Amino acid sequence: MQDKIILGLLLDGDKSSYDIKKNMEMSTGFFYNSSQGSIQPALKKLLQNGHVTFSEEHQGARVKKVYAITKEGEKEFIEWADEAISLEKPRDPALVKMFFSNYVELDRKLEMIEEYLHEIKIVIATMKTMEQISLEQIKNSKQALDNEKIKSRLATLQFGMDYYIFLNEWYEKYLRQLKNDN
Amino acid sequence: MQDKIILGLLLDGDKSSYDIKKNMEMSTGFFYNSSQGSIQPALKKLLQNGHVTFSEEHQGARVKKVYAITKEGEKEFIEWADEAISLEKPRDPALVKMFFSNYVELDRKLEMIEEYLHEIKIVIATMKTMEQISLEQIKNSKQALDNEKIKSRLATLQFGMDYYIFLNEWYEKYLRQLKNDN
DNA sequence: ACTTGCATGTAAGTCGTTACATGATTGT
DNA sequence: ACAATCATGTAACGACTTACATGCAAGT
Repeated sequence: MQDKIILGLLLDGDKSSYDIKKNMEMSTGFFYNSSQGSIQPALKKLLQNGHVTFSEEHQGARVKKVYAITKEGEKEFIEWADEAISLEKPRDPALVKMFFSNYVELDRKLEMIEEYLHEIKIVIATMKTMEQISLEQIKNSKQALDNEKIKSRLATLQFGMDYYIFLNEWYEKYLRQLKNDN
Repeated sequence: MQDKIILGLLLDGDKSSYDIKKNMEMSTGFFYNSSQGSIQPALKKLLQNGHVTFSEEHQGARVKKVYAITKEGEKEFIEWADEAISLEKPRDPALVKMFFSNYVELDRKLEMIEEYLHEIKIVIATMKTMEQISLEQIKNSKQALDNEKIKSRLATLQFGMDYYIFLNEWYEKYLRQLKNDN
């Protein structure tokens, strides 16, 4: 997945490993974020496969490696993007805890869910801010931006917000149920 | 996570590695399912930590290893269950594809989402059947079952269904939007 | 002077996966 | 007889993570 994201980000323009990390944080970050220590070996592998190349930019004493996607990398990426979307399990540790929550005292369980809900609300607020910033940037941009690109990326952000809103509503309902039961 | 699920399942009763796998499939299976080849080394580690022990059951030529949770294992598990629930990112490859879907032709994109929706609907139907079976089993059971246990496990199943219903509704709405846009 | 940000990389470890390899038991 | 299911295990690999290690550049 990581390698596909790297290729996708390089399709938008050449980047250093540092830029890739920063870009990831601000774009796919809310659902997929790699550590810098894992981007490095991923780039190494992409170089070996011939999916990316790099050129060196000299800035005084510092040498910056700027990576670019190759024709083969582009082909690989487009093939992946065209493949069917596979339905994955919601591998969420929160569900494992809920499943075994009969081994937790009720008061503690309620407390845990309330803390969890608090975290969810923070994320929702953050994402709303992110969306506002994105929309502003698009409005203020004089460049002719790729419309389809903006749309798909905003849709993903929208999914993120809706997902956390779903979580919020679900756990709030569950909390009410637990309280009424006892 | 895997080790915690194994401990949790062993709290319900002693099991062989095979039984653990089967139990996992039918209980946490829809959100977390380990391969048999990964349960084996996990048990090895739990043995080394002293979190489980095993006894051998001889059935003719076959020797069955029955694992049981220890006092230390129980302590470890309860401590984990009591810890705050951490909010995880929805690490879903489908989102990565959506994010970069501007590189896919619109017709193919619509087709992919339709196929994805089809898979989601199958899962929802399967889970509804699973829920019915669970409810029947509870009704027909003469045993005094642990009420709290049943409740938390059904709640998890309910979360699963609601999650897939959310996915279904979200992608259906997105599909309508894409169609109206063009 | 000092902190923050830019910049690249390695090492060790975690947590899993798929595929392989083997064999006993039970039901049809 | 044979298929399905019970039963245990290894080997090779994948896809990361955290922590470490280093050093330049820019702003306050």
